[in-house]
Amino acid sequence: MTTAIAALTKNQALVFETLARAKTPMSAYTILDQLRDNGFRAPLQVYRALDKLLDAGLIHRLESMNAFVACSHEQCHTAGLIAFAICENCGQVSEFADAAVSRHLTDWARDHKFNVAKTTIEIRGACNTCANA
Amino acid sequence: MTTAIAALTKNQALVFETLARAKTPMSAYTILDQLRDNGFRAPLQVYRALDKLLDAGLIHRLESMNAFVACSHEQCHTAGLIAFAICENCGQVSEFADAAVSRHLTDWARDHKFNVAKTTIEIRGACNTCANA
DNA sequence: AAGAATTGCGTAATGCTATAACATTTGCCA
DNA sequence: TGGCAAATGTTATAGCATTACGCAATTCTT
Repeated sequence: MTTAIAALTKNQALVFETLARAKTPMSAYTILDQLRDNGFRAPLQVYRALDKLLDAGLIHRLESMNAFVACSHEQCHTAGLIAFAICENCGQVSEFADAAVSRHLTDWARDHKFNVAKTTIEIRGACNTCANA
Repeated sequence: MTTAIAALTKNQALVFETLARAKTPMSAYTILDQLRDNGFRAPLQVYRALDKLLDAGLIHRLESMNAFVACSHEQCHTAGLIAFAICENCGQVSEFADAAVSRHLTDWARDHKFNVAKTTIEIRGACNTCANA
């Protein structure tokens, strides 16, 4: 077995590296623009790579802003539910796993016989730095 | 003082009634199509009404599917954080407020000096009925 | 190694979601 | 009744995502 990153194709690696460098969320079209020089010409080339990277747990999709970020945990796919705090001013994203929150939502699902596929938790607001500026 | 619903304008009322009848989430464009006979001609007419209804707490936006639902609580805007369980098969949405979840996320924000504007919690999956079918 | 199956890639076209910009109308109330 | 604020109507445009098709590369099997 090889590591997940070694298994990436050329396009997938290019998209992942672009996101990893950015540190803040990027839209698919922004990624596309940055990869024009690498031969990217159509949105689908980006979306296909993003799909695979999402499957591999290397990146996350932020539903509330139609954008994507590289995962900031080494082994985040092993963690359970992940939440995001997104600064609407500087774009900084904090990724965290809260076991208590995860447990309560799991309990709710069990009590209501709801079969969970995926859970999204996104906090929008201002980070400490921006709130004080 | 009048009730919130009495203060709605014609367009706002039309959009709200459309959502309330539907019981499942609708996109802005689906709403538009259903209101063509009522004189609606452009997306903006829908989006403007949706904005006001969101402000009034009469409807909710589901970030993970770019759609809107009528609020299912009488006085839900008085409740704190609201979470949604969305069945990806039948579209049914369950709206619930979990105090413990809310408290843990608030605690995280306080500990990290993050100034919360809005929080989104959306569970995607299969409802009990659909999971058994 | 040949053939089949799977996966990835390139391109064009299209569809869905949301807002900008500007003119006009409506309702309120001072 | 004049003036302001909010709501409306219309056109155009920006931004996000997928469908459809054909080809190329890779892997699996025999």
